[in-house]
Amino acid sequence: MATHTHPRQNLSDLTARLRQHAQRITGPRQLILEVLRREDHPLTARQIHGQLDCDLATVYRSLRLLEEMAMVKRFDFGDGTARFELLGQNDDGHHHHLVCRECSTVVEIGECFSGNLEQRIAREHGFADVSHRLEFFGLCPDCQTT
Amino acid sequence: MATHTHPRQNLSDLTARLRQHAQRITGPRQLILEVLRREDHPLTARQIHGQLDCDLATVYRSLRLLEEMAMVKRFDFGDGTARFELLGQNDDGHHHHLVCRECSTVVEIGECFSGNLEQRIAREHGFADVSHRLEFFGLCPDCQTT
DNA sequence: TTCTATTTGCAAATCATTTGCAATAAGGGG
DNA sequence: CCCCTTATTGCAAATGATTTGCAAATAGAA
Repeated sequence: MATHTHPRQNLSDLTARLRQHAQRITGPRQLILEVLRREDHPLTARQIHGQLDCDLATVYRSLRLLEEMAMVKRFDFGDGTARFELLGQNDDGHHHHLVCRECSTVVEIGECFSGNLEQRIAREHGFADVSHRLEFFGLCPDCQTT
Repeated sequence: MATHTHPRQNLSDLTARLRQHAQRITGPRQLILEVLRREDHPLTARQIHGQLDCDLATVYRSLRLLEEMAMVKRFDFGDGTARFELLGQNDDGHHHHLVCRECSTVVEIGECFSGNLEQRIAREHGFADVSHRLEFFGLCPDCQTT
């Protein structure tokens, strides 16, 4: 369990969270949550849509909603396509990824640099409420042999 | 001068570098370099195009070329629009930015976390040739008063 | 200056994502 | 359990960044 602790929450927990936010529990939303629940790596909207039977626009709309209510987190690997991961109940989802430049394999990274750096940067420049986005890229073991 | 040291290279240096790569020195390419030279923050293709008199497609094509020959570096602030900065002669351009979530003001950040972290992550997961992308986001002094 | 391979401009194509709108479904109230 | 109001969906079309095909323009070598 050195890897990212993934919330193995069940569907009713998830729908309960939806309900808390006074949102309707619709078919597509449940399906999207199910898909995200069984993956522990970020998925693109298109990938999610591929495992579903609803409109792609609905997937985008639902993901945005779920992101606003902090049930999913959006990641950006710089390839022009957003990826989404399910968040646990009290999880701010702060973690990073190590992505293979060749095959796009993704490894979840729990570690991060010390908060010092962030605070120092914020202070030095007078910024408030500073967060960061950090992703690693490299060649995975398989792709090194090519 | 605590800020990112920006290469105040002149145009002939730049065209010389172009020439080294056996590329033609065309009007648009020189113009793009001139625009980038007088900015010390990353610009979008559209911003560059706004200060020029050539086709937007040419800007994109030139930027890609310049990126391939390591004369400009592409940055991604996660807003779906790439930004570009001029690189110095022997500069790998590795640095980061602090971006205001409100007004998009950009501050260049020279510091970075210790290379240890990156190496440890690479080793732990068997990845090679690991690099990273790191950007900070927050509220700049002006936008905090809102 | 001439010739040829590059490069440009323009328009159209892509790709991810968003949006307008009429049709449909969720969930509270009776 | 049915009805009604409102949120949500599907579909198609719009958007915005970026790329591409192709014929016309041009940089640089001969």
